[in-house]
Amino acid sequence: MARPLSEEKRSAILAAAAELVAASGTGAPTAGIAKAAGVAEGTLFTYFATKDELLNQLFLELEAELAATTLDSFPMSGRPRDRSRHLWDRLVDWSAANPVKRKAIRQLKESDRLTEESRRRGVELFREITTRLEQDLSDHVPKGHCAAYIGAILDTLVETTLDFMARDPARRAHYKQAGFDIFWKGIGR
Amino acid sequence: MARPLSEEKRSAILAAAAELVAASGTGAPTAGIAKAAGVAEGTLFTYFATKDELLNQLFLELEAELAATTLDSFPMSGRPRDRSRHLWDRLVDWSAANPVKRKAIRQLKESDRLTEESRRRGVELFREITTRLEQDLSDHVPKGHCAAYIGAILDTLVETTLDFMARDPARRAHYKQAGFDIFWKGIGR
Amino acid sequence: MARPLSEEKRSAILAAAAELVAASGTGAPTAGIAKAAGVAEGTLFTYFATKDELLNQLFLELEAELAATTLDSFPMSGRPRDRSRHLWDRLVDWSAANPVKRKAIRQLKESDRLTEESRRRGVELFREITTRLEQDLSDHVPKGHCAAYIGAILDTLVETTLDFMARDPARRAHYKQAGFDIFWKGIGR
Amino acid sequence: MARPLSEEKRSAILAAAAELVAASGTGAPTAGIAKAAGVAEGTLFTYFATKDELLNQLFLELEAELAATTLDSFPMSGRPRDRSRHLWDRLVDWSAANPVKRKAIRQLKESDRLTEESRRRGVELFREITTRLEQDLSDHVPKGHCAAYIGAILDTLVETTLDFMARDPARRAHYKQAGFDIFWKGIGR
DNA sequence: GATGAATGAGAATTCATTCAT
DNA sequence: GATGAATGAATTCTCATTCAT
Repeated sequence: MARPLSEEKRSAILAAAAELVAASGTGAPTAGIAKAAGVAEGTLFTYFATKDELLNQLFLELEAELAATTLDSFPMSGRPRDRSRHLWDRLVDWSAANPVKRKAIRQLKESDRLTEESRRRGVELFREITTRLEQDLSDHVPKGHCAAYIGAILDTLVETTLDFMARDPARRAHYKQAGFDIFWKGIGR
Repeated sequence: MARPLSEEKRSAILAAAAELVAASGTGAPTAGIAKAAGVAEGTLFTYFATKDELLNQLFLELEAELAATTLDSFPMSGRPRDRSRHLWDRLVDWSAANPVKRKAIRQLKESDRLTEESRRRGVELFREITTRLEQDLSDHVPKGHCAAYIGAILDTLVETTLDFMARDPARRAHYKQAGFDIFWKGIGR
Repeated sequence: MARPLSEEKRSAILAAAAELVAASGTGAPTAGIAKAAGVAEGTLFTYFATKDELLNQLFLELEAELAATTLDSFPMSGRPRDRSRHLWDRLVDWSAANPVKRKAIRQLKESDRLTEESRRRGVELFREITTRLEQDLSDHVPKGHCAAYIGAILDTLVETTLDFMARDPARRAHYKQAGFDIFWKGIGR
Repeated sequence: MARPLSEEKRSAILAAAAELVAASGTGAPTAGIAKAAGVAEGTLFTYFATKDELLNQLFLELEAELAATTLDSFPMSGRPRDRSRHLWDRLVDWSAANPVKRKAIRQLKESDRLTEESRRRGVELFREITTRLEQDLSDHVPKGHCAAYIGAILDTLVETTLDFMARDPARRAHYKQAGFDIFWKGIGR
């Protein structure tokens, strides 16, 4: 291998893909992505064999980034409510700070271009957190609620909250607090 | 009139569109929709001038059906909780009974092919319900929560609940009850 | 035959066809022609079996009208110059009064949808005039010029003259006179 | 650069377009043009973004070629009649040698697919000649004839003359001479 | 005879992917 | 490895013509 693949170009392509997928969905043309990334059309395919591979890797990359952010200084010990709150804050803050990435993840999840494998690995990235929450929930929530359900609700409430924060920026802090309260009160006994 | 536009064909096209849009998003080819509807490619365009018109009408048709179902025997008087519960049950039941339509609505909302006008009219269809709920909420929920936010949360919780009902059909009744409890407790004072 | 074909409808279709062909060429859709004529799409085809037949008949109809106008009070006797002048005046006047028809004829002649037969019959309609002019020319023009060539030049000079009359309406009379002078002087000995 | 746009292919596409437009007008399908040019359907669109762009460029290319031919060894000094004759000869010779191109130009001019810009630039290509002729005409032709009118007549007489040369090849030389004589005599005082 | 819905063969254009340079 | 021209299948939409009413 005379010249190694450039990590820089790979990143540029993924960043451009996030941008365009967020804006126009998974139908965004590879030619446009390449152009936005500042590389040639063909180059995209030396980094990602097919468009589907690009989309799946983009999804995993974004999920990984979100998981890392969430895990960072995650309070493994401490009160369950604080743990949930930490999770909530990280999700909301990251999404608010990275609206394009958030939209891209959503578009990708809604599309039919993610493999089962990718979805599975996406879930896997949050395993550690999920496991810890499951333990918390056994105390806080009523019997019979599985952690996955609660996790999904957390996620969906974040989404909704973000929509309203975007719509009404003056009351961002209010929504952030209110959303969490609804979550915590809702899932409590 | 030589032959009136057949309501049957129109419905077949809309049904086929719902099916394909649910499965593959708004990128589903018109040729495929026509074929699934059992009509010629060109016929689709005598019923809907453009693909966008088809998609927007499909959206409104589905929203109208959902709104009608929800409004049917809606308890305008009675306890606020019962009203919310009625709404919840209708949304969950209809969505569970019409998974394709539910998915189609979601895909359409996520796409950029709906006009502002269509979105506005979609909201309008639920006006009566929304208005009544707003009054209820003024008693039940803490100050500062707008009805739109609460409504969106209801919607999103229905979605999440349906996902889990679909995944784990044996516990459908459980999820239906649990979901509502989380909602009602969450938004309460 | 319960109901005879209505001459009125036939004329309406031809008039509409002239209008649309003048405006957009022979590519004008039959549906548009039917609509402009105030008849149903299908009706057009009970009057003209195919679009080509419509176009060819339109051509012949227009040529016939022009020929009739030209022949009307054509001075079979008298000075050659006056005969040419009569012809010139009729052509220019009719074309100026019927710009749509003039444009339609031109579009049709330029297209490849006229049959040889139609073109032949178009020429035939002017036979009488042509024959008379041939005799005149034998005196006025130099040896070796065939009448067809002179006729074509007359036609083409009319076209060009009309273009300039349309472009500069204030000097219409000037162009009408000048055009003929050029013709007559040009073809003279 | 990976592979430069091939001037050869561009020319092949333009040549094929001239051929098909001459034969069937501007309605000639791009697929047919591509095939005739020996390239894939899609390739045509890497050279010309749209069909309209192809047609406009074809027009300008043909006009430029004709202008260049006409200008070549144009006698800027010398007798007015010789200048007109030079122009006449060049137009007739080029058109006779390139009947397809001549027909294509005509079809394009008659169509509504040329932009105003293209028409303007087409005229511009002959500016030098036009200007010189205007000076000549001020001596030769009667007062009141604008150069544009005379130029248009020259053009139209060329067309007509060519038609007859094509119809009757044995007398080509005769028509070439006769046509010019008619022009010169016609426009003279 | 009149109507206009139904048809399906194109039409222009897009796009993921390949491959010559 | 990087480039971007080349490819042709797929896409949305049009239109002459047919035919049920």
